[in-house]
Amino acid sequence: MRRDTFKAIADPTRRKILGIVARRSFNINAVADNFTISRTAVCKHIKILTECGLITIRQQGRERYCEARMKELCEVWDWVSQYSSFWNNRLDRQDGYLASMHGEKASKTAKKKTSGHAVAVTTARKKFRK
Amino acid sequence: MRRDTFKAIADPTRRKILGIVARRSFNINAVADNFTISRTAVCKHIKILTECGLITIRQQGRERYCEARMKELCEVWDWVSQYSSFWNNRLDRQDGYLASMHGEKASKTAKKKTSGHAVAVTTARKKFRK
DNA sequence: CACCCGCACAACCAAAAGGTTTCATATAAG
DNA sequence: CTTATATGAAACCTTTTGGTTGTGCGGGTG
Repeated sequence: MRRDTFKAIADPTRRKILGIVARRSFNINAVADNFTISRTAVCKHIKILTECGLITIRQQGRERYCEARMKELCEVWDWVSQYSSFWNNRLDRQDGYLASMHGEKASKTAKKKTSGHAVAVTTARKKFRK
Repeated sequence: MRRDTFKAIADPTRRKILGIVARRSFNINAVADNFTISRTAVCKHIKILTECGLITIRQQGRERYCEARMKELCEVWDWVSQYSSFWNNRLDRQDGYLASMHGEKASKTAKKKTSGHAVAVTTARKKFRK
């Protein structure tokens, strides 16, 4: 089952889980110790995170270690970065970005101009898509 | 009522609404025309977006115009950027992958290894930060 | 004035989300 | 072998979410 990454990080508990696991891997119980809700509930959250690729499970004996796959956050980063010009001091990049918003092929053209952020992200997204 | 921005952008319809309104403001009906769901449903989404500050309403006669406040996405960007190092220069706990994440050959190797994204974004962010 | 138009609000509904308790199973330890 | 541990899965419950239809109100317009 493929889950939506945006939905996955919508829940604060899951964001916290990611924060914990990002540093190093923990088994399920160790993760659950950080919360007041039941282990089963945490387990469900972890399952959701695995279903969108943000976490993978490595079995070791009877324990299962959660390993972060933060690269999956790229999708979110890409989307948010689209609008980064709205809170950063408006720089040159905005033009490049707006240009790349109109039409898909903008990325190719813009790539040579390589005006930075938005362009590279567009390119990246294409590679990223499976 | 203060809403969670992460929850707000979790819904694809709301992300689309933001995308529409980001370019220029539209009244409710104009926004709703982009969807197959009822105007009331769109209206609810817009309300949620206003409740977390992502949209503000400007009344003009009997029409209400939606204006984007993308700056509110900063919170999300900050959170995601926390982990940008995972797809930039550091490891993503992918054994065998992290070895290929260093230096010049990283780009070639990574591209072959289905990743590609990380490297491109690295470039993007470096330029972006400067 | 009479009449559309744009919109909000209320009532209602099905499905999904988030939680709990209970039980089953595989592995480690004694 | 027996017991403790780590975890998954099922059943169940409540709240939230995302949608609908119907009603009403104020603002323009003929």
